[in-house]
Amino acid sequence: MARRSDRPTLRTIAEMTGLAVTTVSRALLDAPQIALETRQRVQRVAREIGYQPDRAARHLRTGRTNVISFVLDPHDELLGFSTSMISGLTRALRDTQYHLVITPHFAEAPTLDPIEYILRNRMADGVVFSRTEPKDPRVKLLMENDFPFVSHGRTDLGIEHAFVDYDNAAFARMAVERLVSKGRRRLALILPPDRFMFRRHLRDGFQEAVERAGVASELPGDINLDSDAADLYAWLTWRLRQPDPPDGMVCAGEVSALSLMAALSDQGLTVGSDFDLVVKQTSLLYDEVRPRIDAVYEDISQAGETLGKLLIRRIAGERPSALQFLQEPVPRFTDRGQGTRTAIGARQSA
Amino acid sequence: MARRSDRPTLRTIAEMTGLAVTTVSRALLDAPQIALETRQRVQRVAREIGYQPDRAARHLRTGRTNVISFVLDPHDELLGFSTSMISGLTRALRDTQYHLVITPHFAEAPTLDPIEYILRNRMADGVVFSRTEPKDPRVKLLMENDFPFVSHGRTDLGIEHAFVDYDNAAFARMAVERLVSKGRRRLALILPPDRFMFRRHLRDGFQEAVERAGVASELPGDINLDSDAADLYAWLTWRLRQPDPPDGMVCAGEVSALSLMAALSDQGLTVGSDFDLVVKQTSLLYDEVRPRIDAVYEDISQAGETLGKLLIRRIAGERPSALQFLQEPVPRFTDRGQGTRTAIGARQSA
DNA sequence: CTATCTATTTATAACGTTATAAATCCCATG
DNA sequence: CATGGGATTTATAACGTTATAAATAGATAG
Repeated sequence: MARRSDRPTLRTIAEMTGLAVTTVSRALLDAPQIALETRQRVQRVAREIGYQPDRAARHLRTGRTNVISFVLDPHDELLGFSTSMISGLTRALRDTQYHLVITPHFAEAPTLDPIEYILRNRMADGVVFSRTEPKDPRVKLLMENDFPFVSHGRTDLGIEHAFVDYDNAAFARMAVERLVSKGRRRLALILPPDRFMFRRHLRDGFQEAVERAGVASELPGDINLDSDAADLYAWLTWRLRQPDPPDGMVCAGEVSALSLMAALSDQGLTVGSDFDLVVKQTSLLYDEVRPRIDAVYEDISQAGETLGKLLIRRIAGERPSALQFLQEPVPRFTDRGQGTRTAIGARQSA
Repeated sequence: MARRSDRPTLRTIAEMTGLAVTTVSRALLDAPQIALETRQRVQRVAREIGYQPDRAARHLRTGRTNVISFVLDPHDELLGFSTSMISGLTRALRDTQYHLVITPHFAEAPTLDPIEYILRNRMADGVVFSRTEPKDPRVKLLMENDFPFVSHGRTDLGIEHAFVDYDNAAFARMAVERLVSKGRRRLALILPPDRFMFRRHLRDGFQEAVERAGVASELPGDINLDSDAADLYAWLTWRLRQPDPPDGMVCAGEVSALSLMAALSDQGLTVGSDFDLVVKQTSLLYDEVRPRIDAVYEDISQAGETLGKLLIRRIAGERPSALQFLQEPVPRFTDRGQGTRTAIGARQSA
């Protein structure tokens, strides 16, 4: 309480300059009705005493929270997906008035819960979430409420909305072409669970490239990218003993791919000679994994930064159709050598 | 603006019950001066219309933010360290009034910046940060301002403060004993950079165990846990060609250990027969990595949850000396087999 | 039946900000 | 020298909450 008084407010500045509180407020907001000379004087004083507007008071008065909410998916606990996302978001929000609040989504709860919470309590001015579904109820609800958001992932709702997505179809095509160029003739693709939109993109890209190349393919139904490591391991171990086992595989999950590699290795197969694998890489992990395997990079941190920037523009009123961004896959195939390795490292430390 | 009116406030309830706004406020706070019957009636109405107090208004009036701030370390971008931490924190904050705000710490800026920002602008009621230094200036500043915090990591300031830490000394001892039991006789330890407190704990535990076992040891000075993957790789490659190379190693970083394994593999050494490695594992990664190596588990998500719970108690006024917690290392050595694998998986999905 | 107490409710003000409307000032114009 | 008008400043009120002090009702005692 004693401490409360030492924090400068508009009143402090008003007393120092002999102006009214209202005038000081307008001056700091650079209102043209206030004389230029006055504005400059007030702003100088504010800077000198380190005045920072009180966010709560501002929120109360204006209704704006200056908060961006990120819905933390419970599934992202593995590896750095959310960290990269969050780190990218903070980069986008740097030097803006916006703060980043994490709204958790607990595993057992409906995906809609965190969104309803944000809407009902006016917790934020905008929201970011990931892992969209074709008929994503979150997108629908947010559109109905005309609430600003950018999703990580597209939908199939016939609605124009802001998104950042990775071109998973292009990734799958690229991966298939790579495997075919290495002489693989029976390819498998590990898909995400049914409900996700990016399952379609992956499957469509895969099918297209496989048909064009005229090689055999399969889409295992028992397991998916969210399966337990042990299940993935068990499935591949089993499959390799069946007739016509695949000789190449596309896997869009980093940790899942490790399980597959473990199964291959335990079955006595050597990746690179008996079998090939193309993985989607979102961390620096696969630069260090031996045997080296082909990877295609997805820059999650960059996606986070773009999500943040687009959301701010959306809040400012830009039309959603102008706020859509598709990330291109970046191949990091093994024969490219050391060069590309430093490329990522450099960006991340910058 | 039109929408603003449909959100229930104290006034809504006051009008519905015919009571004064003040009475409703006190009733919801369960003040004993309000008749029990009135309290119950008000609380029932509030529940029915889904009343939620406005955080900004409350903040403005009481000075409390109901916000916990987590300082996001720029170094945690790799793997899931921060995600696990954040996920644990959200678990601790669930069903409380507290929200989690991410305060970024950008790589080039002093560690003190985010703390000063929080203090100056009264951004939160408490703060969590990681990677403490022996004379950590953040701890000093927060203590001086009597501001609630819990650090992930201890300090050497001679001050009692709340912390959650991992027993890195015990980890190092455990790792050395494991390596010695496998017949290794020249051990190396990869240390964190000089400035961190946990460097001491690791080194002390390592030295103690090495001396007790009477084996040779070395502490490489050119590289550390924050070194680039390429530098770690280059160093070990070089070292293996020098006289008296180590035959066992302790590494407290997951990704760093992968670089070391890559170097070993590229030098034709097989982990498990020519060389042994004990790694500190904070994700499920090493369950899937081949060849299997010995790991000791650190549950970051659990640490996050504990940090959150202790911080809430600290804010409530408990003495710091009662809010200190040391996590015990959990060995996950290779000969334990499949059993322990499921143990972690089970906890994380629960 | 009045005075006094206790239990309960309420009015007032304030947190720091900004939108709206009103007030002041200064200068040019008739 | 009044008048009008533009430029600039200010008073008032409100956002939703809660702390403080004051008011009311009801009950008890004298």
